[in-house]
Amino acid sequence: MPKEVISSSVIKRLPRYYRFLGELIKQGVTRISSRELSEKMCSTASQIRQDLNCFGGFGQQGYGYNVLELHEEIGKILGVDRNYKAILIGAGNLGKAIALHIDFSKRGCSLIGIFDSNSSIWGQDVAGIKISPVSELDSFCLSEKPEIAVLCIPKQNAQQIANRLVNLGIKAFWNFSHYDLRIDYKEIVVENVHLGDSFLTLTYGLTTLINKAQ
Amino acid sequence: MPKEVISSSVIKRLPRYYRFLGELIKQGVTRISSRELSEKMCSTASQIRQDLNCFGGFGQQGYGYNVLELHEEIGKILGVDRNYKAILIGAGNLGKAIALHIDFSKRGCSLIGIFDSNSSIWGQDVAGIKISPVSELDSFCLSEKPEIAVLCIPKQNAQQIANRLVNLGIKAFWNFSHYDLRIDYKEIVVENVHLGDSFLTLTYGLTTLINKAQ
DNA sequence: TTTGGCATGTTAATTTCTTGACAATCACGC
DNA sequence: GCGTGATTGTCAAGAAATTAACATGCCAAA
Repeated sequence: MPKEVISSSVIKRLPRYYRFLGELIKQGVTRISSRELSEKMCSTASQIRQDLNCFGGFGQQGYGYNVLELHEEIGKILGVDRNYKAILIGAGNLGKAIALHIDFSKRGCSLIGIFDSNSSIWGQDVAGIKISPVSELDSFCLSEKPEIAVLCIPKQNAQQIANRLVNLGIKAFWNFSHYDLRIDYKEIVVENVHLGDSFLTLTYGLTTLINKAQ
Repeated sequence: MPKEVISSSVIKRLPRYYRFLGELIKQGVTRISSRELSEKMCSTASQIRQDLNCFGGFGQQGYGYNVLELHEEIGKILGVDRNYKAILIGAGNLGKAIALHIDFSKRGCSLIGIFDSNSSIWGQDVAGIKISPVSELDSFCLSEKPEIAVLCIPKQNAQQIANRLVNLGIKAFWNFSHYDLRIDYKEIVVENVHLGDSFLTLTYGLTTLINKAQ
């Protein structure tokens, strides 16, 4: 019985299920129970069953879950069977690393364009794509119609570029600029990634650890 | 009245408070109420007060919070006044980008060593540091005693390198390898960063958006 | 084909997190 | 100085998320 609204707690766990199931397939595992999976993932069987049942009954009583089938079902939920088109803005160190490091094709997406304002890197090849000037964004988007933009630009420019991209039809932002994007339109998805914040949660943990030890 | 145990929900919000307060300082703002801050952060005043009071009463009734003072207090909690030493393992695209992109010094940390197993890049300079062979890890750690390791290595090697680093005195892992580290020791902190998972939550949102529109 | 046991789906209980409310207290203007 | 208005710290209520419990139904073995 699929739910109407899925909580963000559940959604944030889905990619991890997907990842672990992918590993299990590689290992040749064909079936798994919620209890077994929970042990591998340091989770609880109850939570796994609860999470999956938000989307439908993928398991069978007395048997468990078919790994291959469940992997595919979660993939569909996440959209890896789609063929989205993404562009990347800002081909500095981080932008290049993202372009080279993330396997977009495994995640239902093709990276089809890379843009930067720095003329000295125009024409450079990154992940098989030539870096283009930002001035070409408009014509490119109008002809290619990408849905996703990856922002790897300084925070000062982020909001302005984002607004421009919304007008060019971008529906989803993967935002690495050190700035929390504010999109007023409801039909736009934003995922802010703050690596600096992540590092600070680590130093918090380390600091607490050291304080406790003393 | 500081709490004994801080929930992870609160901890994950701290770096964001720290970031926004830093921006306010730049803008010359000297005082702010929980209500004003909540509006800027798309949060609630109640949550901000509740969060801060886990660590102590930093505000004043009828006045609000002193921005400079609060920023510094949260900084102390996060450990940015410490002087941790970090090493980075794996100087591929992502490793280099992290080394160049993250301002460790602003976060209570110095990056003091970069290691890779690929001999063709040994000696290369990244962020003012020469890439060293992984074989030198042991002697380096024994003499320099870094506390933090940034892992940007393939998942096959992650667990093995991590175990080795634990024995060399590493207390905290910032892990970018596509693998959830399992550290058995209690006194080790791990922050797993899964960029691929983050991207999939974005495509989930986009997919849901498109499904709804139809 | 039948039976026993196992694992799901689902509901209920518990715990955790968030939001609301308000008394206590401080700043600031007069 | 004094009183008013503002804002905190804190407690209580409400909402959400997690965990536990269990009846139902399916697999697999005999």
